[in-house]
Amino acid sequence: MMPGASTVDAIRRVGLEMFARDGYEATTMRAIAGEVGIQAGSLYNHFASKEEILWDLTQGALMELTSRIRESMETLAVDADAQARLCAFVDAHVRFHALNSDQASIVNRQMAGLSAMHYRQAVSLRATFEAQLGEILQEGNASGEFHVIDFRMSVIAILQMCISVSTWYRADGKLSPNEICAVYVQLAQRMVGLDTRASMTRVPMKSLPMKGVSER
Amino acid sequence: MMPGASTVDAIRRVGLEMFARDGYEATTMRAIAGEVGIQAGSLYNHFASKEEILWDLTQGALMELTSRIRESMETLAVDADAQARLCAFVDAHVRFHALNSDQASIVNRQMAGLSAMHYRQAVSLRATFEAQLGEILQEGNASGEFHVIDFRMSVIAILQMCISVSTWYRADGKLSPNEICAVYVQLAQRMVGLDTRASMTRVPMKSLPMKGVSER
DNA sequence: CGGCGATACTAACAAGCGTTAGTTTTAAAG
DNA sequence: CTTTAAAACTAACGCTTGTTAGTATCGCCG
Repeated sequence: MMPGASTVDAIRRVGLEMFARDGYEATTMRAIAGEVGIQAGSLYNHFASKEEILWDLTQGALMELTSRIRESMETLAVDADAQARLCAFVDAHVRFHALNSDQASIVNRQMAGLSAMHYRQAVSLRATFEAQLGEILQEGNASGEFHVIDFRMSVIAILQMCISVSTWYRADGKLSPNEICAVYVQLAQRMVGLDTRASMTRVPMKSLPMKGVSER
Repeated sequence: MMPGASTVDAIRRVGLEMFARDGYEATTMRAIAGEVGIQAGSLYNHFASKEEILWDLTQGALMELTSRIRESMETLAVDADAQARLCAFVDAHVRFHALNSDQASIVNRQMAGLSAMHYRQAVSLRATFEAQLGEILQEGNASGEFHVIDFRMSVIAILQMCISVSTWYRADGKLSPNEICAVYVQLAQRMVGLDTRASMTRVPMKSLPMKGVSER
């Protein structure tokens, strides 16, 4: 059987979509089962409870995001400076939230449906991203590259800026992921005090000239 | 009877708190009634349905935000430049989301519980804020003050940055609203291409020196 | 005092919820 | 074939949901 076609994967796929679109509380087991093409009771052959479906999806989304960020950071030279790290981090974050908006919704909006224990686990895992970005900012400030106004607020502001992409990006829209990432990478650089006009910016993918994007 | 002590206002107060904390779907009429100190059926002497409570709160929150922004903009000189307008707008937005985090949660997270008609109304009202900020950015770019990378993305990024304050601000925290606003105003200025180090920034309330905040 | 409207309470309704028990079907292995 | 375990189905349980009807209580106005 081809991967992604098993019943478990169908439940994952449908649950992800419905939780993201309608919210965890507003999604019923019968609705998921109906979309999968089975009866509600049959869901319990694959998941012990509704919350376990959410927990499974939460873990999957966090793993996915973790992998994407790690992969992006691994493309850097070992002696890459803070600016390069920041660009890679923002690029990976924006790309994930654009291309995986359903998974992003789980992590950013639906986690309240988790049990207290699972919620704590997920939040602490999510907190590692903030710590990672915080280190980049401190490193950049220490080397004199950045001029961060406030570490904690800058970290949250940059992350939230990246997350917001998931609320408006559409695959059939006018802007490609590469173009969008280029803009947000520039915004992030500005936020940490880099002047993206004076010095050439280094972004992971091809960057666009300023006018080229703003005139769309 | 003192204002804010009537049953209607008690329902508003309790509903706002519970919707913000637990979400609209996860909040039951019986839970609201219990917190108010009446029976569930008595709620229907004041509101026709659960959705109407949410709609009432949504309208109230949007009115409040509208007023705060209008007031902030009215303090400006009639010939104020784009930078001053941007600072006033961001300051009002951040201040609202810090001091009214429950109302912010309604507008930014719980509106999915509204009926289709009410949802459309609220979204279109909320869209006027984006339009207002968009005009400021265009005005600033036209006059040469700003160097906006991309209008639409910058508008969303700045707004989302302001909104994110509601997720972490605590009245008993270390930072005052004035200090927080000062940081976000500087971040916004950087995002539109202003160099907040070279030229003195103009912010509505007292601004803090960079080191004063980042070293907390 | 009498009446009346606002607001509270009680009790229940129909519908829907997550979940379970018991049974039948399916499909691969022996 | 027969066996067996996975996975589907049916049917229901117990509970909660938003909401309503009918009734009682409260306080104000004449």
